[in-house]
Amino acid sequence: MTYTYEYPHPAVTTDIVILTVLDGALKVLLIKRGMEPFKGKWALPGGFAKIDESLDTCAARELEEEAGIKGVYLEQLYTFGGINRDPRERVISVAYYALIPGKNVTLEAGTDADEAEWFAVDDVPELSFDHAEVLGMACKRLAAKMDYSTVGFKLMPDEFTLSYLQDVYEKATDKPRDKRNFRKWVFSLNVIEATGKKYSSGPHRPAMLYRVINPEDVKNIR
Amino acid sequence: MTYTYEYPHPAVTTDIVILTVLDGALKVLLIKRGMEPFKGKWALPGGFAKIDESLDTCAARELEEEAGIKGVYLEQLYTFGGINRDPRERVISVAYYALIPGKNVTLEAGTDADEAEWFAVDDVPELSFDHAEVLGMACKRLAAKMDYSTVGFKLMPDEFTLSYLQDVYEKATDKPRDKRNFRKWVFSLNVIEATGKKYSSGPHRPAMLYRVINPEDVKNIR
DNA sequence: CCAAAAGTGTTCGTACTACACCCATGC
DNA sequence: GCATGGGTGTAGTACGAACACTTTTGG
Repeated sequence: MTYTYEYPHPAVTTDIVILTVLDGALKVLLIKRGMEPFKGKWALPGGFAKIDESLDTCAARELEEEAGIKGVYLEQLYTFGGINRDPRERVISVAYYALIPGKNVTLEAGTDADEAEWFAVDDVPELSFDHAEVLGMACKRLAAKMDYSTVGFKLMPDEFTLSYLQDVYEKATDKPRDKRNFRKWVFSLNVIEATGKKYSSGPHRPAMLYRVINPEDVKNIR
Repeated sequence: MTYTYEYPHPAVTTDIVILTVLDGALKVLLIKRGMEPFKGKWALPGGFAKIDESLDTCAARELEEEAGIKGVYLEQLYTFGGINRDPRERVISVAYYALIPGKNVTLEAGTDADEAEWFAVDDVPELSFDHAEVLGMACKRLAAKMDYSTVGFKLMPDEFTLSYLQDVYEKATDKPRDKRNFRKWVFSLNVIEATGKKYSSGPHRPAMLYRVINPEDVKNIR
């Protein structure tokens, strides 16, 4: 079956920058392409928008189909509309970024992808299409937004220590933070509470565990 | 001539929120639609993306064709990808916003529009499609961005007074500003310089005229 | 001389920065 | 008992907020 229009129509895809902090680095999930173009090269997960689904729905679907991830923070990033992004036809890509807690990482490669793998964002292989630019913008946006909103907490698992939180902030914004000042700042936000539990991870004082109070919210601050 | 694809393709448009401060209010340029759907109703200027132009180019072209405006600040806002935005077919709209100085306002209605007219953003008529939502997002983005960048100066004519600048800031962000604090803040940005000229507008002390030093730049501050 | 907008400094409070030591645990 | 990361307070600074009077002009 084919579809015919009076004027030429571009194809529309969503591409998703899936970010997490893992092994002490900000990482992005890449997929080795199983089809042309760029077969065998790494790319952001994503795919064509169905005609009867919204872009948000499409992004969420691709996130689940290609990475097996759902129920995470997902936000539109930018729309890339250059004319030669894709060798096949004119393709407009609406990019999204997703934030997932570093712990809950379980990967399943999707149907049209050979493999999925985490890469440190400052050490990615050569990317397909203009995905390097997309990734760059996502990292910039995340870093900026972590300074004026509480999105950063979307990278946290259900329970976490303050040291882990600080580590995530330092890795995602690529800036060191003073431990005492960071904690004062975090508490002033009123978005976490102590669980009462402690977490032991070695021959030293155990750390208190915290949880996010309203996991749904992302507050703007300042 | 027709164009045929193996899978259904959405149409892609750009819509542009053209903002200025005029007669003491933040205003948006609307166009009375000359064609169905929504014939005779007001809408944001915009139109279908050509297959061989980038989205940025498309937005700039629509801006010129429908409003006779070029060479102004134009930035991508958000992409609206709901499924029933347009009764004709699936249409994805990449929204942009443009900022133009309140003085250089000359309007020419375009080819597929009956009339163009400025409306105060908080007193617009009923809009076509989901353009009310688009306009709302543009106003929010402008207000936010005026607080952490120097975009606001894109609303300034070549020469302007500090009172006028303050008025624009107050109208665009809908917040009153203290005159002395506002001036201290503006000077600390280092983006304007005195022209040496003065501007008399009535039976009172004339105001000094300023100009933007690097009109191309938009700096982020903080 | 009067009305009207332009111009100009200081004080205060708050929020960010810098900085160093004791604590609890496992081995 | 020692090595390791967890946890805590204070002092200085810088920036934003509040606030009122004098100046210059046109009529």
